[in-house]
Amino acid sequence: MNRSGGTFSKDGDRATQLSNVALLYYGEGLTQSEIAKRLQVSRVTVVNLLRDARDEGIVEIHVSGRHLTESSLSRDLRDKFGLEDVYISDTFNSAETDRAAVLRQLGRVAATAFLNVVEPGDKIGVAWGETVLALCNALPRARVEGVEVSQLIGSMISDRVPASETCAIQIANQIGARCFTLHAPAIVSTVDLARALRLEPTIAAQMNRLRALDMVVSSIGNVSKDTHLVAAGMATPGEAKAAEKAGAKGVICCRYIDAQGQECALPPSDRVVTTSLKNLRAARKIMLVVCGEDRADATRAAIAGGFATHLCVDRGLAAALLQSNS
Amino acid sequence: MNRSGGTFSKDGDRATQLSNVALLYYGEGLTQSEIAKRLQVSRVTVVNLLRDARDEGIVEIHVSGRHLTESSLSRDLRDKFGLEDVYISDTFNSAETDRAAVLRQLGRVAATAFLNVVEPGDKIGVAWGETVLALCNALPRARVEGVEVSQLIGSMISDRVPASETCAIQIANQIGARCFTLHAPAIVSTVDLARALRLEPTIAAQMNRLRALDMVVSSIGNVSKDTHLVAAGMATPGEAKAAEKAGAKGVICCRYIDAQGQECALPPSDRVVTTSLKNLRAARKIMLVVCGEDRADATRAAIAGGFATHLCVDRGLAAALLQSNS
DNA sequence: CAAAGATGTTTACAAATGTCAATTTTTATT
DNA sequence: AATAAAAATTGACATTTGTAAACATCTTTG
Repeated sequence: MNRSGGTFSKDGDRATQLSNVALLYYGEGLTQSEIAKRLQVSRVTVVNLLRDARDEGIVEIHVSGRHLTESSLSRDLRDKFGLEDVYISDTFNSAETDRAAVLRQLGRVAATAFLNVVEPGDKIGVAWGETVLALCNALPRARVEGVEVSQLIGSMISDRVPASETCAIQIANQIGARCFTLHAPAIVSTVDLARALRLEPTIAAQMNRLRALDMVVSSIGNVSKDTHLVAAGMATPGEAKAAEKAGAKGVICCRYIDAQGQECALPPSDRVVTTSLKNLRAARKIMLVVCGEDRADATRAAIAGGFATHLCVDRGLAAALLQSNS
Repeated sequence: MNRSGGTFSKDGDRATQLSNVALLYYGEGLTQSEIAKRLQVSRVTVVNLLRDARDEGIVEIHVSGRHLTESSLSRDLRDKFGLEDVYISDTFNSAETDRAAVLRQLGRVAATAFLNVVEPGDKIGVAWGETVLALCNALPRARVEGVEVSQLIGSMISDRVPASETCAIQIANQIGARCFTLHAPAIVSTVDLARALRLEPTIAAQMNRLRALDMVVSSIGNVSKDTHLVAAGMATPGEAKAAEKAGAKGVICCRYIDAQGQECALPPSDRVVTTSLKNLRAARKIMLVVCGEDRADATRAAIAGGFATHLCVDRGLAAALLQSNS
């Protein structure tokens, strides 16, 4: 019908057409109608071509992460805590308490930050939490060469808390990395079983792999009755309360830490199958993704313990961290 | 940057805000109205913020160049001439003879191709021509580390033909490269003066720099009365006609080449201040940007002479190149 | 050959977007 | 404190865009 105008026959030809249309629209700035006239097709077709071009990744829209660290708030936090970078998500949730939207935006900022920080060849450990999941969900498909993603924490079954497994696999998928999972529950019922599992060859091998990580992606949990440890059924409310009394300020990798970031030997830390805090701290780049002002104490504890080099937080938490007295 | 710390931090805050708004719009997919409501500003302001985010390079819209080489036409050309890659711009100019539009689209394709081909640390030589200028004009701001851009051909004064100087500077600006210009006319009136100029230390130094290029961006000129050599006042119509009679098929770097791509020792080749064809051919990556079916013979000559590894052409020229008998 | 499917077209409509000019608010400067 | 300059807002408007439904054309396939 429009053979001379630019009908393509093969798949590759189609991709070329998509690229050219995309260039006309996003590059040259023509309107869809103008493009339709040139191609001698209907405008609806152009709409579809452009959608396909975006869907197939021929057109990429990328928001630079560098600028997320340039606010004064970010700089002040960096200076105060000696962090490498602080990415702040603006939530603007003045009236609304749409926590889901706040999380999504933080996830997007964290995903942008992640792509800024990750380097080809990195071995990455991925932990837990709704903020980490938000990062995963916002991560665009962007190949990074030679990356290995490992699960830091055993698997678990819970409706409310996203598993480390899920997060690790999702990140690996998006950046085209190899993924190593931990074939064990995150927490078991007896100390003996936990010890036996850690000695199990396949698990021990994976644990060994976690000793030389380049980068870690994690969050930090609160110590209170709504901590995710309890939510995930991994601790009783009583245990949590006891931990709080004992001076625990945060939860990372299913382990309690005090205000100085030192591990508190409290249950259920002896029944978990996760990497050790020593290994966690050893990573060169540790990206902590945290949401909510009520996490300020926990975040401070994590920073004090050396569990963060890069921070992704919402504006509220950022302000809370700065206001702190000490 | 020329102000106190206070102003600087405000600028940074603004960049952070732009990033966040951009993420909401391009990432989360909110409408401008929704974003305005969240920020509690007017929608007009959001429009402006988004425009600024694009202008300041916080949002980048990138069209993948890979797909431009996947059409069967591209593959056939690659196979026939043994080229590394062939990028084809679709012009769709069925009825219209808007040569400017065709050029712009080719420029955009070539710019995309350029960014695909250039590698950090490359030393790039840049030549002449309206197609090369079209590439420059379409080149987005995209930093490439450690690149040096050099002018392949002396400067010239002409309204009709864009100078090598202009092109080199523009490319260097866009990719943040260092730029070396040739402080000499492209053509002078006597053979002796040309020789003397080439021996001039500053010019000789620059010429030396052109002996170890990683990449070249050039076009190829026609041998006919409307060749750009004549248009730029660098040759008389008589000379051009004589060259054509003598078997010259194309003009590259102000020098005539025959069908086999060998240099024809014809005037004004002995009065030009440009890199030698030997140096040109020595570059690892040579990107030839050519527009128009009437350049088919010249393009074939250039390819035969080893003056192309990567080709950027419009669909018409691509078809013409394939149809050729030999 | 006919039915089924895919693809593109036309038409129509609602929503989103870009832009303008007039006005108010904020900020900087004297 | 007054005022000039800059920035944001408002409301109105035309354009652009996304989407849907009904129809036409071509290809595949049994």
